[in-house]
Amino acid sequence: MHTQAVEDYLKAIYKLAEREGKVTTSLLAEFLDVTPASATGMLKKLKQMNLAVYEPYKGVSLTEAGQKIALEVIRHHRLVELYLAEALNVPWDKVHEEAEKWEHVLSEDLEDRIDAILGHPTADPHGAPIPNRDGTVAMPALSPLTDLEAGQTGIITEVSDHDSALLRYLGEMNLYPETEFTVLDVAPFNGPITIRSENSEKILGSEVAGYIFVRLTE
Amino acid sequence: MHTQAVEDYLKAIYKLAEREGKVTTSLLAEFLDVTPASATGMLKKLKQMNLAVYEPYKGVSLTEAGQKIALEVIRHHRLVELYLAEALNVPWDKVHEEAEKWEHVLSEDLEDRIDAILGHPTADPHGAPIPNRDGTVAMPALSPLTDLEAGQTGIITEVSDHDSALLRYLGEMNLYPETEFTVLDVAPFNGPITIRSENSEKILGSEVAGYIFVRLTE
DNA sequence: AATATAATTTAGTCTAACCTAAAAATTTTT
DNA sequence: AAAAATTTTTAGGTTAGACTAAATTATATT
Repeated sequence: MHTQAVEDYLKAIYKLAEREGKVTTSLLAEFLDVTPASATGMLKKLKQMNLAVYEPYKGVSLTEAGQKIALEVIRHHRLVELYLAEALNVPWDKVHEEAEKWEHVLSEDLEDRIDAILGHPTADPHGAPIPNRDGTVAMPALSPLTDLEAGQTGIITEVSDHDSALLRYLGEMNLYPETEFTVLDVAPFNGPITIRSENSEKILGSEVAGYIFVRLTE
Repeated sequence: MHTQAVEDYLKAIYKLAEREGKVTTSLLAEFLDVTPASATGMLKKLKQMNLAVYEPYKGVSLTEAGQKIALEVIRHHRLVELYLAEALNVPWDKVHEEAEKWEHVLSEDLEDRIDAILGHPTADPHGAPIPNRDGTVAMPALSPLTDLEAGQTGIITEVSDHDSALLRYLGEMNLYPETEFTVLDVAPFNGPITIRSENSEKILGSEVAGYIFVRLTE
C-alpha cells in the first residue's frame, strides 16, 4: 500500500493531465494546496518509485503503474460518493468531502460489495465516470453548456464537483446529471444562458454554465 | 482533530484500563505492538495535551477529555462494525479489521446517519456495547462461560473479537450473541465445557469458553 | 542580446511517530 | 539489605511530508 500523500498526488496528476493537458509543478502544487517546493520533493519520489515520468522543469506524467493506482483511487472515490448518496442519503454537495477520506481506507473486498450493491454503476452523483476495475474508463466528450447556442436541446452529463456551494445551487434548481433541457438564449459577451428544463426557465451565469457539461440530444 | 496515533493510544488505554485495571507503559506498548520507548514518548505527549494522567513509572489513566475521545472512537468503531455486517454483509470475523481503519475517518454527520439507519443500536456484532454520544456506556457484568456449572442456563452476551479465527469457529457453531444455551457438563482441571444450544451439543475447550461472555437466564 | 519576471529546484528546517541501545529506576529474589 | 531481574526512561536516529529562503533555469520584454 502507498501512503495517502502518494495516492493524492497520483490522483491529482491524473486529473490535471485530463483537464489541462500538461501538468507542471506549480499547477500541481496549487491544486493540492502545497508549496511548489513540496511538490518537487514528492515528484522526485514518485519518479524513483516508477510511478511518474518527471524531468525537472519539464512537467510530469504518470507511468502505467502510476495511472493504475490513480484510477483505483478515483474508482474508490466515486463509488463511495455514489454509495453515500444512495445508501446513506448524504446530500450531493457533501459526498465529495467524505469520499476524500474514505477512498484511502476502502479494501478491495468492500469495494466489490459496494459495487455490487449499487449494481455496477458507471457514474458518480455528479456524472463523473467510475473507472472499471481493470483500469479502463469511459471518457465522455465533455462540452460545457457555454458551447451551446439558442435552440439546441441536450442533457446534462456531468457537473463539476470542485465547489460544494455550486452543487447546492444547482441542486436547488434541480439541475442534476440526466436532466434534459433546451437552450432558450445565450447572451453575448459571456453573458448568461437561459435554459428551460422541467418546464421552468433558469438563467445561468457563464461561470456556472462552464461547470455544467452536456451532450446534445439531437 | 487528533492524529490517528493519538486516537489509537487513547482507545488502547481505555480498553486496557477496563480489562486489566492498571495500565503500564509496557502493557500498552505490547498491546499496540510498539516499543515501550515509543509508548513513553506518546504518553508524554498525551499528558501535555491533557488527555492522560501520566506519572513516570506509575502507569497511565485517561483524563475526562481523553476518555471522551476514546469513547467516541470506540463508538465509531462499533457502529461501523455493525453497519458493515448488516448493510454490506461483511462476515463478522472481518468487520473488526475494516472498522479499525474507518473509525478514524467517520464524520459526526455520517455517524448519525449510520446510527439512525441501524435504529440506534446498543451492541456491535460481537455483543460489545456501543457507547452513547454523550459518553455513557452500558457496562454489562461480564462473566465468562468458564464460570458456570453444569445445569445452568444462560444467554451469550458477548464474544471477544481479538482473533478472527476464533470468530469463524464460533460462527460455524452458530454461537452468536443472544444465543441461549444450557451447560451440560464442565470437565475438571480446566477441561472442556459441554453445552446444548439450538438442540445440538457443543464441546468447547476452556480457552474458547473463556472468550465467551454470558448472562444467566434464571 | 540584455534584462526582467516567473517558474522551478535546492538546501536546510520542522514535526509526528516510530526505532535501537544504553542508562536509570523499580521490583523481586536471595 | 544487597544483588539480580525487570521495567521504564533517556538519548540519539530514521522516515515521510510539509515548510521557508535562496539559487537556478526558463520565458518574455525591450
